[in-house]
Amino acid sequence: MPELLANLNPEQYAAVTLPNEPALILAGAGSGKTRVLITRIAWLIQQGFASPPTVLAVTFTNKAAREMMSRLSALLPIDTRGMWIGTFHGLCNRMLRAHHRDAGLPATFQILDTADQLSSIKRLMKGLNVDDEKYPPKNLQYFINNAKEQGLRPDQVDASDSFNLKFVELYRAYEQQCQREGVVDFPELLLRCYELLAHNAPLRAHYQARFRQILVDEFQDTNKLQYAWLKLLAGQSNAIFAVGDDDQSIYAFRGANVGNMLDFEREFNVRNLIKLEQNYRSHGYILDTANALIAHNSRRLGKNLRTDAGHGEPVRVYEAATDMQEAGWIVEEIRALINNGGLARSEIAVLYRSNAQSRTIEHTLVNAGIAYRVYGGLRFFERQEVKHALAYLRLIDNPNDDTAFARVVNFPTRGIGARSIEQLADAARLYGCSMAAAIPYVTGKAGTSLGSFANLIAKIRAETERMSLPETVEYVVRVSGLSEFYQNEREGQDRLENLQELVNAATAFVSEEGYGLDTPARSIRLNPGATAAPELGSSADEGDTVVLEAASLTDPAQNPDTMTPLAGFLSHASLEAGENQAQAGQEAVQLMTVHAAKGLEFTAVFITGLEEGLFPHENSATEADGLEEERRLMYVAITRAKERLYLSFAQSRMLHGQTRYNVRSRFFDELPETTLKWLTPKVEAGSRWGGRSDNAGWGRDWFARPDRGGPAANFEAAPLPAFANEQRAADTGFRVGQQVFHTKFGEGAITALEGSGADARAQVRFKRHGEKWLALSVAKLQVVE
DNA sequence: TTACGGTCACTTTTT
DNA sequence: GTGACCGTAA
Repeated sequence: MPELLANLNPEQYAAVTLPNEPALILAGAGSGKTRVLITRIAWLIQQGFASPPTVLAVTFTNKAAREMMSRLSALLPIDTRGMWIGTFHGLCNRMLRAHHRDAGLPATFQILDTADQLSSIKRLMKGLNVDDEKYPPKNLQYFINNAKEQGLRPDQVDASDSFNLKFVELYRAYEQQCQREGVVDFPELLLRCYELLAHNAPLRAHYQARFRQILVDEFQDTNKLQYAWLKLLAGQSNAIFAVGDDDQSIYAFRGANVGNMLDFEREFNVRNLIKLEQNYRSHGYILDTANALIAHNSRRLGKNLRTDAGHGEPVRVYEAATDMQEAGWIVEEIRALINNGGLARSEIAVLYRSNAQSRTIEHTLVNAGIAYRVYGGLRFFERQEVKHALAYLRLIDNPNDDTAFARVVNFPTRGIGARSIEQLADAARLYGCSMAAAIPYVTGKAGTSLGSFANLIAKIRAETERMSLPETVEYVVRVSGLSEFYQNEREGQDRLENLQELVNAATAFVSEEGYGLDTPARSIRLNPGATAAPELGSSADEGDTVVLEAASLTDPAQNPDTMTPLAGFLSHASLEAGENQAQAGQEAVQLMTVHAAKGLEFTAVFITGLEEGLFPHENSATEADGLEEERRLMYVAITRAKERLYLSFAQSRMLHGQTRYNVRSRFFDELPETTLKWLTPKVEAGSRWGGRSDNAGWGRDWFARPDRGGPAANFEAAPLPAFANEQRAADTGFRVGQQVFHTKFGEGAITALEGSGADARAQVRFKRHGEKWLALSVAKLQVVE
């Protein structure tokens, strides 16, 4: 272990070698958090304090889980397969598969992703004749997921008004529908697993006796339910080793509860709190900037990053007149970084608050001929052709899955229209069965075409009985008519390739999971040595005196094949949406939202669109902790940079088809002057239209659009030109943002001014004729009142 | 059944 | 500005 612990700093060393007690590691950005987590596991095992099967490590993303797995096996010569390392959802799925009967689920239960869940909800509401104007399906989805994440079943939800009562009623109906169909949504995976452990004392005792070491990554992102699940597993005697950073909590909007850190500290009486404050990523000025910014937040556990690296380059700040100009500047700087700085494209990232901002930058990069990659967007398993193929596969495994059924019953089209489907849905409701099972009850022409669909599925099911997973997928794609359909489709070539890629994915899955290449897709193979263990009766409730040998439980780790290859592959498809870009891995400039950048690092980082209303985002003003979360987001963005950091904003920006005039982000006022280098003159807040008052309701006056003709005062909202020469142009009586009229071009708004006297020019964006530069001494511009 | 056109919304997102 | 979704016309 000397070499294991070598090169750890004192805090890291202390964290890795902590006694077997609850511990909270406050790990700042770039402080070696993952390294500590992995080394901790390796050290525990090497010292004989733990064996692989007693280790449970939880992460939020599959990527993080994979990284942990691979770095661990590089560190440890021993077999890591006995460990449970995965996402909350992945681990819960694993447990539910093993104990599906105790959890009240069929062995072949399917997982609904967010889109599946929404269509399931829509189908439910349609069947119940619920007004989807009054009760938007999306809102119901949010309501249900939120309740589940609080650990609440319909009976437990507090509902006072009739509106919420309706939601509760629909929540109850949705649960029944899911149960009948044998499907679970994402939060259900967690809640079911939580309830399984909570209600089943012997099972709980079994897992508590097993997982003596529980390690949690990104603890600040856990929600209430996840924390409750962890507490159940920890019981009275197991240590939780939680690593997190309250300053990087940026997912409150999806239920993350930073409060879990304080609760954990209190409830587990944590005596081991270690702060990792040594940063190995960023140069001094960058870190100073980040520290100064985050110091403006009030509710913090308190932490200050330091570095041994020198100051490095100052943080460069640029004010542009328009978003186009901002993009132009970014591209020029990128060019310089590549050509003069010798940076690889992939070492450069352009970050923005919202996805809509990427378009202008992309456009400019294309024109400059610089390769780039945008993160986000459609992922592999979310593509419609892939989802269609998966739906056929799901129907083989579970004919009751109405979501899958409805998706492909008429795709490719086979004469089963909305009318027929409605008839079928009515029959299903009448007999309380799935749509597939209701087919015999539909008469007439509709019944005939539905019958042939039923025959198709039956045929696929029979023919694939002995086939391997890749063969099954290939067969389904062919016999379902999907491949033929896309062959004849004009733009179907890409989709066809994706279907082939799905077959490849199945092959890869089979080999990664260690199945034989010709293992039938629907066979359960028991491990040699593992007896077909009798499962725990579902009647074993808390308080039961049934004593079970631990070995008699179906433990997925002892018996990893409790999932058939097909069920495993379908889970995999739902739980891991896959990569999203064809250009993945290419040498390209990286474009992404700040959220997507969390956990990554780049030599040079551009943070763009630093304007009030955009970043911090206007919608965050209404949320309780909104501004603080925006500030944490900015903190995350800054700390992505290793050597070069650029901040930029634009006076005017095209957004949602309208030009809006923004003032620079308040975050600039929270950064130390000493670390910044303004490439454009910094215009003091006071010299603008009366400055900004932090008491003003932000999100209203500041986003007034002169071109929309708001109240007169809002005209003043247009910022004055930032450039010295433009200031002189302002003497001509024109200002950026002003509405003007031209005899030939009509109405427009001034977007920039430059020059003075006879050379003074104005850039005007005309409503009908686009943007033009006009010499003020020639053009007869009239100010519109 | 499909195709087109109008309407709407639009922060961040993993599982 | 743009994509998603829904309703109606062919």
